[in-house]
Amino acid sequence: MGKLSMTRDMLKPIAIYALVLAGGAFVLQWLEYKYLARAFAPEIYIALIALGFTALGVWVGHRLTPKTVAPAFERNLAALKSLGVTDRELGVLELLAAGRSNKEIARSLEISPNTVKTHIANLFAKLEVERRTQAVQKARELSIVP
Amino acid sequence: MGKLSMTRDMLKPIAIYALVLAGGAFVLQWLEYKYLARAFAPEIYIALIALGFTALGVWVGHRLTPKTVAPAFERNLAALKSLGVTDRELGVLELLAAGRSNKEIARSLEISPNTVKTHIANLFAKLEVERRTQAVQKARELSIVP
DNA sequence: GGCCGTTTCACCCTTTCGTACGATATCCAA
DNA sequence: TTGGATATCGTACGAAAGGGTGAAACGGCC
Repeated sequence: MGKLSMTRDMLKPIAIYALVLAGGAFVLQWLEYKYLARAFAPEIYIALIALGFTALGVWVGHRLTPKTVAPAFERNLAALKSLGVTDRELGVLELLAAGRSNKEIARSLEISPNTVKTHIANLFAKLEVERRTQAVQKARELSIVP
Repeated sequence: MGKLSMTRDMLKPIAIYALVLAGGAFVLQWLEYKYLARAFAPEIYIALIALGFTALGVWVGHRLTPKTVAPAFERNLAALKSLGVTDRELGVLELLAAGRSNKEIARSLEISPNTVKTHIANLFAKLEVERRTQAVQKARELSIVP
């Protein structure tokens, strides 16, 4: 359910829209009532008012809806499992995607650089790539890393 | 200006909402008219109708606004300029971000691998990085590449 | 003409990366 | 207890990548 979640910076435009609509409401109502009240039955007239302001509201609601949805990265655990990527390899992959060198990754994880190379080689095989830049790209596509 | 751009898959929900609102309009109008018409002046009554349906419209408009905005990558030309990244360097950067090797980039652009290395070295200096994975990361942050 | 930015290329050297082996240790389930 | 998955580390070698420097060619601009 897409709730109308209010944020502080939405209040100002809302107030502006509210004022515009309130003002417009009275003007339209008073002016058009004079001409339409006699031409249509009250039910028809009110229905027109309702539809008109509904349309206006749709537009306003559309404008108020934030365009940029929060990133909200969710790791694709299914992909990880189907590829057979282990926890340790995932840890290496994250540092890899962060632009770290093998030596830095080794220091971070407190393991030998040789072990890092082993993990990365296994990752390459599982991701079906042969370069670390490609590995990062593919991992991103698969939502394994942000 | 955020236009209410219509897409084919928005038409069905719109039709549903329209029917709901139209039906609700007549019911509400007929029922409440009986009770409120005598309690308030017509102007007040109509204003209430207008405000109520505006609120309803706002909610509908909010619901109709697509949550997931299209990717719509827009290159940050300002960043490119402020960093002094040239057109050629940008071309190299794109292939770099695609996971290509220097040799592949050279073939794609029909230039010498040495030239590619020069461009990449210049890119590293301008992006203030020292590894291609970091360059890709930074370029992405700056919206230079998707 | 002379200057500047851009693009191109070359050479040398060091470091990093990637690959291909093998090896050991642990843990857990069959 | 045997086997498989995982994690660890090693060696060795070739391939990329990266750093430093220099330079030629081109076009635009003053």
